[in-house]
Parts: sequence; C-alpha cells; structure tokens
Amino acid sequence: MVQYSNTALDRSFAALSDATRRGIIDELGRGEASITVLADRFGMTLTGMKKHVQVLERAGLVVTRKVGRVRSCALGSRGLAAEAAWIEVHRRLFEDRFDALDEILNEMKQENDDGSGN
Amino acid sequence: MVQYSNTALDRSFAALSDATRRGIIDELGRGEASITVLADRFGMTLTGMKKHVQVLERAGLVVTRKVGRVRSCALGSRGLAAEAAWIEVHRRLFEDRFDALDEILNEMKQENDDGSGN
DNA sequence: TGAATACTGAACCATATAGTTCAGTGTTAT
DNA sequence: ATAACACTGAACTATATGGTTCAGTATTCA
Repeated sequence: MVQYSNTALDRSFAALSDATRRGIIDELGRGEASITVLADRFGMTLTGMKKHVQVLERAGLVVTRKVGRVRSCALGSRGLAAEAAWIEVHRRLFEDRFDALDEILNEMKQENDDGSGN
Repeated sequence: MVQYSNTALDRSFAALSDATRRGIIDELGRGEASITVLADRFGMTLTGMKKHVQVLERAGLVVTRKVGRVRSCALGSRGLAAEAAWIEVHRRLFEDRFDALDEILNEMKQENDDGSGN
C-alpha cells in the first residue's frame, strides 16, 4: 500500500483547475492589479474575486499586499517550476507507454509478415 | 469583461489536484492495472477507487475497458501535452515578471549609485 | 467632518470531492 | 449449479468550491 501526499501540488493544481483563476494569472502576467480591477475584468463581485485570489495565494502562485485601502495582487516568486517538473516527468510516462505499445504492435506485425501463421 | 472557459484544462488540472490520482498515473506508467489492484495499492475500497478512475477518465488522462469481470485501466493516448503547454507558457509569464522586477531594482540601484541624492 | 472607495467577514446556496457501506449484477472456476 | 470474484450503483457523510448578498471597517479625498 502506497502512501502519497503533496499538499503543495494538491493546492496548485486545484488552483489551476478553474478558468477564472487561470485568467487571473494571465492578467497578473501583464502587471499588478487590485481586487476591484480583477473583479471588474471577470464580471464578478469583490467577495467572489477575493476568494479566487485567496485560493491562488494559498497555492503560492500569487502574493498580495495591502497598500492603503487597496490590495495589490501579483504573481508569486515561486512560479510554476514544481508543477512543470511533475508534468514533464509524467508526460514521459505516457509517451513510454505508447512507445511500448508501438513495439508490441510492430512485433505482432512482424509475426504476421513472416508467414509462420502462428 | 473577459470570458474564459476551457473545460478540458479544468478537468485535467482538477484530476491532478489529488495525490491518489497522481499516484494512479505513476502506477499506470508501469503498466495496465485493474480497479482491484489499484484499490489494494492505495488502501481504498473498490468503490472509492472506481470514482478516482472515473475522474481521470473524464479528464481524458486514463482509458479503461472491461475484459470479462475485470476493468483494465491504462494511461490515455491524449497524454499531458495540453497541460504542459499551458504551464510552459505561463511559467514564462512568471519569469518575465521577475525579470521586470530585476530591471526596476537595477534602475533604483543605479539612481542610488550616481550620487544625485534624489 | 463626512462621503465615497476598497476591501472584508459572515451567512447562505448549489454542486463537486473523497470517502464510506450495503446490496446488487455479471463472470469465472469448480 | 454454485461459490467466489470483480465490479457497479445508490445512498449517505463531511468538506471544499464558486458564487451570491448584506453589513460592516478602514482609507482617502473634498
């Protein structure tokens, strides 16, 4: 029985599973933005937007600081390295599987081609 | 107001946000496996495991077929290309932001260094 | 001082996840 | 034919998400 757990990846992949939150990352890629600006951009209440930003913040993808009455949101310095690493390693798993499948299919083809009828 | 939506990425990132499901992908990288084998491996009921596999299947990451009374699960041919692509594009957004920050910090440093005292 | 702005928190709703148990159905092996 | 096996579906639990409204608090500006 295997015991897995990586709350960091849990949180960041969960954060990325929502189109609005992926959009917020796009937006912040163009520069810092307040909750109000983001809420306007995505046609949502301030409270709704605040929750999305909190999810991104808990995932370490976004950082915020309060400047006067405005909360300024920016991309976090942690970046997407861990997520990219997981995806890359496992992308190869998928590819290897299909390489293996190709091999099997080629072997079957050879067995057919050599006319042994087996 | 921006209108985003990409259910494919929604589903696959959501599927990847659970450690058990990421573990299932690891496991299937070593070869096909039945629901029973996976349930054993992760110390879970058959019903629980079936749900995880369904989430992965809806996300297109896993394919299953019923052979007799056994459901055989394997990695899907779609792979993780779309997810890798999103991550790569946005990884650069993060990096560019910090390049920009570096620039600003360098400019500030220069202004300090030139002794204008401004 | 007072109004407007920007956010915050509590409370609520519907739906999804992550898991369980229990009661089946269909398949295989004796 | 019968038992064992592998799965399936319904129903139930607790918690999280994605959104809302409403009632504040803190800041800024006139």
